[in-house]
Amino acid sequence: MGGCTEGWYNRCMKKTRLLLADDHAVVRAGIRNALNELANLEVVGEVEDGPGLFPALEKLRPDCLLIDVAMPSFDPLAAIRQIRAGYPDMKVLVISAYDDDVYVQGLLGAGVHGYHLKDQPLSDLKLAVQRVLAGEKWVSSRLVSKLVSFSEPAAAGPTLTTRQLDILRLLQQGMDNQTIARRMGLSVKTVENHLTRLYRQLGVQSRLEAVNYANQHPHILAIPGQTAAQKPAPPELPVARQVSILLVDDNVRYRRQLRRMVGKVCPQAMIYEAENIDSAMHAVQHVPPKLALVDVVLGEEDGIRCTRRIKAVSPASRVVLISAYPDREFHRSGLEAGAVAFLDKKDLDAAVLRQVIDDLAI
Amino acid sequence: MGGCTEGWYNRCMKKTRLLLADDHAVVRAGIRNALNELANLEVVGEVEDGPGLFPALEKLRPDCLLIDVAMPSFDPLAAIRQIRAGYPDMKVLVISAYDDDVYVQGLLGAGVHGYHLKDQPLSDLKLAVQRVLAGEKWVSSRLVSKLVSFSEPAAAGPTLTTRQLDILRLLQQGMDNQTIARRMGLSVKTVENHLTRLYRQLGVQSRLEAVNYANQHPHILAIPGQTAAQKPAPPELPVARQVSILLVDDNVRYRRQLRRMVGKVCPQAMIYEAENIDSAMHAVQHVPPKLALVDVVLGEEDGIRCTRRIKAVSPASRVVLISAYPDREFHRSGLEAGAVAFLDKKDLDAAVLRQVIDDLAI
DNA sequence: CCGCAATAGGGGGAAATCCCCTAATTTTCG
DNA sequence: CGAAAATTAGGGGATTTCCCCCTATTGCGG
Repeated sequence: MGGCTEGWYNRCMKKTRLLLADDHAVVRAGIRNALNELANLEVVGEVEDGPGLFPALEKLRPDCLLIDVAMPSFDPLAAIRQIRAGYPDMKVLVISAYDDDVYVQGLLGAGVHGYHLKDQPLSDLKLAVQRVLAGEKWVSSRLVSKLVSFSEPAAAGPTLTTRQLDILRLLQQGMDNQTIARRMGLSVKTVENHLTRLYRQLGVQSRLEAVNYANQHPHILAIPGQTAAQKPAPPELPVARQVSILLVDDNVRYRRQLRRMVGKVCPQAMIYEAENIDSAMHAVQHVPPKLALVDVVLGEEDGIRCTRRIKAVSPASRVVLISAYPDREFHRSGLEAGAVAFLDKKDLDAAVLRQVIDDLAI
Repeated sequence: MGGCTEGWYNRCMKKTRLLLADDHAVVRAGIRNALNELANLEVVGEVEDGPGLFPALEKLRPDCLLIDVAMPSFDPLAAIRQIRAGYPDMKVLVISAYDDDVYVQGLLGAGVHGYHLKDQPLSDLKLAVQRVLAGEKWVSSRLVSKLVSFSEPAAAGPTLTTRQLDILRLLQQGMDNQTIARRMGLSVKTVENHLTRLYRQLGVQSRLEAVNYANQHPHILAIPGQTAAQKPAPPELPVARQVSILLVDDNVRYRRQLRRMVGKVCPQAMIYEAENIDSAMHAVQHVPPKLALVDVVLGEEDGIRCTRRIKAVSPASRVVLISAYPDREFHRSGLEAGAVAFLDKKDLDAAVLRQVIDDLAI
């Protein structure tokens, strides 16, 4: 657990320990053979089915897992999540014959560090292992083109204004223009106008299509911390450095205040908002956030329950509870529910927020 | 693996082997002590954290796992799914301090056999263990009341007609009345009428609310196999024996034919339909089906990809591929993607279908 | 065979939605 | 500060939706 994790196989002059998991002995042999050519790397074990994996992991404690997730008695996504939860420092490189973009997307979302296609040359596999061990992500070249079509519209999608987003969120909950106007303290005409422009930007014709669009492209519900004034850092991966942050608070005013503060502190963040548990979970299911700032008091509901649900769906998300009236018992149960911290609303200024966000990098 | 599973601890005269997992030594001691009073049961091991669990499972191969899922380095839902995939015959009884209904619902959905609240008496725990080993499901009494509020409206929800369901499905995809009318070969007026009645039955005012309702109560999208002519088997759990079946086919006519056949063969089934991968996945995410009958040809898409996605989201679902033009290569890749069978459309009659559905019980 | 429910179609009116326009005010940013 | 963008508000009109009313036709079960 302690000590050197990144690049330690160099510094410590000890070989990187790799575990190989695939149900075909032939494939294992081929891979083992190819990897033998790599110095500083040792294949310390082989696994041929699901149940055998975890004991091997626990016994060998490898630095890297090379795994074909299509094994018998094995649930790929659940296993990867479980592996990442239990061995956060270990690198996971998936080898597979499937090139389905959504499938790969799912595995990457579950936390794998690389995805190598079996039909690619073994030299690529060696490269993949090295890259992954160096802390990079690796995806076989043939998949990259498919995957960029996912991340590209995320960056290139239409940019909505704050008001349009507020209204779109209410639309998602099924409100009509009158209700939205009352809720936001506006005239119906204003709402109509916002909607008209919203439709135009989304390329839709009706409120129903708009909600559908929002559900299929959840990223448009995000507010970029800074409205992208700077140039978007040309060479790097477009989505890689992106951090998504979810704000859950039933108070519109405070949410706005929080949103601005987060935008200042972390301009590259994608900020999502929710005012109740349902819409929060809706957001979490579509875009698992790196960080969730959750108010303990959510009208009739409470942030503790919200925390537990977020952690159930997206264990990788860090949840920070916020309260105006710190309570010892709430504090305890909040942490037990999976929150990493419990902050007093009064203490939450830019400095503290920066601290919280910097902690994400760990 | 083979042989006696149900009630074998009686017949075989061997003690049931139970593994205990909890991060608090005190709790483990208390439970172990309580369970010692049970004859025919032996606590063969204890685990105190996530990484230690799987090696213990693999080494001890217990018949029952008693586990507090709030352990360090542990992702509850993923772990449970993984455990169920790797050790399908083992009973899993969760002990927890949380009484959040949704949380429990999630764990039950992941396949646990029982959920015992820590604040309940230890005598209840002993009972729970026995019931679970006997093949029943167990939920602490305090939770039952919360959970029935989930399953009750599922049974008591408004019953929609076939036409209303067809239209509702198209509504979900964002179509307006004209488009729906064209798609279904009806006049706009007819669509309006169906919608008016649909709204009345759902208790909503607009198409948007209707779609929202459908997303929040996915069960109303199901067609009961038989329109519940028989009495609903009074004493039993209302949803327990219920089987959900998803039909994925882009051909409306064939889908209808298939729906009727399934209704005949399996009157207690809840039948869901989808005409493309997106709506199929939408359904799967809301209601993981026991069985999915998927056409290999889905317009531009293909059933292989659909199979893989279904298995990724809901590994417990059995997928059966159906094709009008059986192809050796399709057959192979279909099974590789996780389908349990590959049927020729011509061979698919009531008898074969019954066979497929009976296989679910295994 | 009769009844009942589902299906299909239509008339008409009140309301909501959608879309074009202008214009005042505020916010934001260079 | 000044320009640009966002926000708010309204007029007016075309269209759609929603919700009553009504009438056939079809299919299915007692």
